[in-house]
Amino acid sequence: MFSQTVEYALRAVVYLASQAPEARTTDQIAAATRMADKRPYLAKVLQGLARKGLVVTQRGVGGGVSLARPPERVTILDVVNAVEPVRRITTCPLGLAAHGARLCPLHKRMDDALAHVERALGGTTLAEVLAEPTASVPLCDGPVGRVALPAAPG
Amino acid sequence: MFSQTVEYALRAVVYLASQAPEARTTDQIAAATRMADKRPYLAKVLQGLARKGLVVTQRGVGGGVSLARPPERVTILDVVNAVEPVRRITTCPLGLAAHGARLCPLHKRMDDALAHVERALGGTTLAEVLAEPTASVPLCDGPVGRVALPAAPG
DNA sequence: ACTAAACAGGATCATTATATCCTGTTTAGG
DNA sequence: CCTAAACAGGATATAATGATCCTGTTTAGT
Repeated sequence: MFSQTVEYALRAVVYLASQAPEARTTDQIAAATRMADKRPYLAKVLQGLARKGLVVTQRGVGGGVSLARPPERVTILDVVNAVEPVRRITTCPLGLAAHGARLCPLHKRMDDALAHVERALGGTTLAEVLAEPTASVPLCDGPVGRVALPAAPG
Repeated sequence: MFSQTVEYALRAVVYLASQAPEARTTDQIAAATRMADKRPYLAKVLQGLARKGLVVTQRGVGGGVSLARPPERVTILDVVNAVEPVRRITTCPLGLAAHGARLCPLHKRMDDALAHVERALGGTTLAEVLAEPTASVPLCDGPVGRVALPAAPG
C-alpha cells in the first residue's frame, strides 16, 4: 500500500524534525534511521524531497539536509505526497462519459478510502509525532530524545 | 495507492456480480469492462482470483468464470485482498525491539490509515455497489442494468 | 473420436521501482 | 588556492509489476 520509498522518506523526515532546525548529513540520517546499508538510495530520496521543497540541502563542509519548515507545519501527508502522491479518483477510470463527474458506486468507494487516508495522514504533524507521550519514541530503541551524534553541533 | 491490477480485478468482479450466478467468458468480461485490449492480462488476473477462491472457472465449451459466492457476501476488500492484500503494520519496520508490539506514533498513524482503508472497503458488498440508486451504473455508460451480450443465455 | 470453445500455465518481454556507482560541483577552512 | 566534506546528477544494475504469447488440457456437442 505504501511504498518502501515512502517509509524511507518518513523516517528521514521524522529524524530531521527531531533535530530541527539543525542540518544533518546523509550519513547521519542513514545511521539514525537504520539505513546504513542503502545510504546511496536514501541520498536519492532526499534529493526528491529537496526538489519538492520539503527539505533544504547545503553542500560543502558542514552542510547537510534540514527541514524546510518547522515540524509543526509538516504533516505526514505532506511527506507521502512529496514521494508518492495520494491520487484521488476524480474521473471514471473507464473513461465513461456518463460517469464524468459523478463516480459510480464502485469508484466512489475507492475514492472514499483514499479520502480517509488523506484525512488520517494529514491530521498529524511531525511535531505531534515526536511529542506524543509513549514508550516507543520514533526511530529510537529506548525512550531517548536527542541521540548523541559525532560532529553534532549545539 | 491501488495498483492497476486491483482496478482490473474489481471491474471484472463487479461485472460478474451483475451477471451472477451466470458464468461469463474472459472475452465477455474484457469487453464489458473496457479491457478488450489487455485481454491476456485479464485472464491472468482472473486466474489469480480463482486461486484465491473468489471466482470459479469452468473449462471447455460453455464454460467461463463466475462468482464463487453471491454478491451479498463479497466485499470490495475481499477483492482487494485477493489481489494485493492490505498489509497492516503490526511490528516496527525498523526492527527495533522496544517497538515490538507497541508501534511508535509514526507507524501507528500509518497503520491507522490502513485500518481506515480496510473499514471503508470492507463495509460494502458487490450487491450494494450494484444496488445503489444512482445515475452512474458501474461499468455502464447509461443507467442500464443487464447488457445484451452475444451468446448470453437466459 | 473429432472439433471448437475455453481456461491453465510456462516463457517471454516491457516498464517501473528499487538500489548502486561514479564523476562533478559546491563550500568551509586552513 | 588547495583540500576534504557534502550534495547533485547521470549511468547502470536488479527486482517487481504489468502485459503478451504460445502450447497444453478440459469439455460440450456432434
